[in-house]
Amino acid sequence: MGASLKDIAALAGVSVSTVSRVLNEKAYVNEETREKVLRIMEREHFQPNAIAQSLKNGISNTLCLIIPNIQNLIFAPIARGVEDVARKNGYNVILCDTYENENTERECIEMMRMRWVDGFIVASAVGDKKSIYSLWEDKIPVILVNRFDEKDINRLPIVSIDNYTAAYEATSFLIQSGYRRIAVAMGAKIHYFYQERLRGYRQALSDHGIKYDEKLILQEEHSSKDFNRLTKQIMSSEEKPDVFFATSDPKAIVIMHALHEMNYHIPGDIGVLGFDNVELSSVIEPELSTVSQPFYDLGAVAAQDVIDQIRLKNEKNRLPEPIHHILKHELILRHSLKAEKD
Amino acid sequence: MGASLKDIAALAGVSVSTVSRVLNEKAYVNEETREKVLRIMEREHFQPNAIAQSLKNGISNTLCLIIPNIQNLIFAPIARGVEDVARKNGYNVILCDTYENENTERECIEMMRMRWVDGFIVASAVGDKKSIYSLWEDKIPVILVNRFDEKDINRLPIVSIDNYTAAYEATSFLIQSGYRRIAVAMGAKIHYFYQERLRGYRQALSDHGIKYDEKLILQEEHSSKDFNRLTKQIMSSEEKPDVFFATSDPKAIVIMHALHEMNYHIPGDIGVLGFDNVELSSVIEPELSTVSQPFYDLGAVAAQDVIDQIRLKNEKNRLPEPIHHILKHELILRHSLKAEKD
DNA sequence: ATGAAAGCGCTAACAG
DNA sequence: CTGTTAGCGCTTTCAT
Repeated sequence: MGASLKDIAALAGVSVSTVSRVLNEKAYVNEETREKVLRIMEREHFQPNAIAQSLKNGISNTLCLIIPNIQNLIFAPIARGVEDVARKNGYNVILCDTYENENTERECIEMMRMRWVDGFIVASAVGDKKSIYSLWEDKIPVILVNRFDEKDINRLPIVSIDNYTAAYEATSFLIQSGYRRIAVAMGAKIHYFYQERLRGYRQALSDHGIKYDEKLILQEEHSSKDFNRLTKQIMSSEEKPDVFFATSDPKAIVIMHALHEMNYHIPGDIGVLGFDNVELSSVIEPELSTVSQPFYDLGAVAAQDVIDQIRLKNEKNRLPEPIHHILKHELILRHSLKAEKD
Repeated sequence: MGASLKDIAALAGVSVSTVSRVLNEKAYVNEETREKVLRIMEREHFQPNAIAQSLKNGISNTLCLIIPNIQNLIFAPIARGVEDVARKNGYNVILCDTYENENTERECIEMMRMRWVDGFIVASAVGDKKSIYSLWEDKIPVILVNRFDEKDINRLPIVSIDNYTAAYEATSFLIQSGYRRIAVAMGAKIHYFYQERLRGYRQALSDHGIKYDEKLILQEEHSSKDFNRLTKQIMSSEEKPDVFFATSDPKAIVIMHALHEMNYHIPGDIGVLGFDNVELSSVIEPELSTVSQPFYDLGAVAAQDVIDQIRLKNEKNRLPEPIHHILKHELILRHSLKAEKD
């Protein structure tokens, strides 16, 4: 491959350590020899071998981003946020897709760990997160993004929004807009964030004196597609809602589709509110009102946090107390809800 | 970190080379000592240090996937295809997002090259691809996926569909369905594949005795969003088309949106045909008919090709002749076109 | 200010 | 069949 330190040293008539010194700018080198070495490096297109540096230093300047499914629209902007701040700080990022599989996640972590990845950012598949905890115990910087369980709080660093409050506010807004029978398109209960969204919904109902009706809770079993059937079912029953609150945008889109098939007009006959604000939500017809998550920032903050962890570890050989970064959500009003009723 | 070869050797009372031998299964080792070593490796949770192996062997078991924009929906399934076959063959993949920027692409390649990435799969930003050619010249396995220029053919390995034929067939189908005034939503001309799609359209027109009308070609200037204005413009003119053929699905979706805003009914009043078959295209209303690209396979074939290149290089120290893998496209009929007219 | 030398963890001759 | 040894390319004392 390219020239090595040794080659440069020979060409410049100095020792490898001198070349290393001018490369790292960590120790003083006579200005003349410095320039000479620099000139030769230039001429030979010298690039230090990153692998050798990693072996020697025990660090790799790479971060590993683990996501459960790259086709899930929320992870593209998260990845972008991570990449941006990583690259700005001189880190590369390796992206691993676990396919929502706990084993793949574990294998991924093990494999990357032995490549001396400096830090992990993980949106975890469901499971006990044992390998993630073991990372943290072994003082390897890590942060959970978007997905976490209640038990992880204060035990692992986390970046997320406040799902409870977001759903609470959204539901309250729906009620203030005059909606009374609010159906919920509920995601897999195994995910803590879905549970939190449901909890926010229930609390808002309760605070506004509306009785919680279990029949209005539509539970996903396999995938978002379930809501086609579920929507048609409830719309054909006596229990018709006047609005659907979907716990994610894809669910909202399936619901809108089903509603169209039944010839309901949105928002004239019935409203739909999503959650996430994936890019898709503004291109569909009618444009979806939704609760926005700052995905890019989630990724950016996560990356910054691990990088800070890495720095702290290098300086004091310890990791910080795990902190939970809670980013701001936002209610985005477009055209799938009626304007406020009076 | 974990135990090293040396530690295991000490624990087992043998030399490091013996341990290395049982690890690599490349040479015979006395069965008893082999088992003993294996047992100790197990007990100590020994994991060979991949960085040291890379340094020693000059290979990293890592592929680098370079994409111009992770938010572009076509790259998620490509990435998935790449990851699947890479992992199946014992490779990791590092994903780099160039933000459609030629410089970022070059930097990315330089940086990865010095980490001894074993092969590159690149969906290139626009530009001269100098750094990609230099990879190939230096015998580093590389393949272009989805994006390439005419001049790259036979000079670099490529995986793609036949854009000319796909557009030719789609246009012919439109004509056979009774459409006559076919507007084209044309992507940035700098991309060869868009030019090819336009060429296919023109040839089909010509072969069916329909005159090419330049006024029907809507040219994107900045982004897909341009087509909102462009659509409204042409629909308010004397030159109204009876169908739109978009050179990518996002363009089709913007067009459908504009059409809805003008109260046109799809497909009753006017048809829309997309290109790509991104996941999104089947969730919108009405579901979009489109030309499907096998993105997952594009990625999978690309990965397999570089891996084969790597093997050949290891065995014979040379790269193969560059081959152009052309994968099958498919016309997907959904609900945005009228059924065949007679 | 600079060089010599050890060593990061592993592999691969070369001896025995 | 197994141990010794010399690096891979780089950083970092320790001398000078």
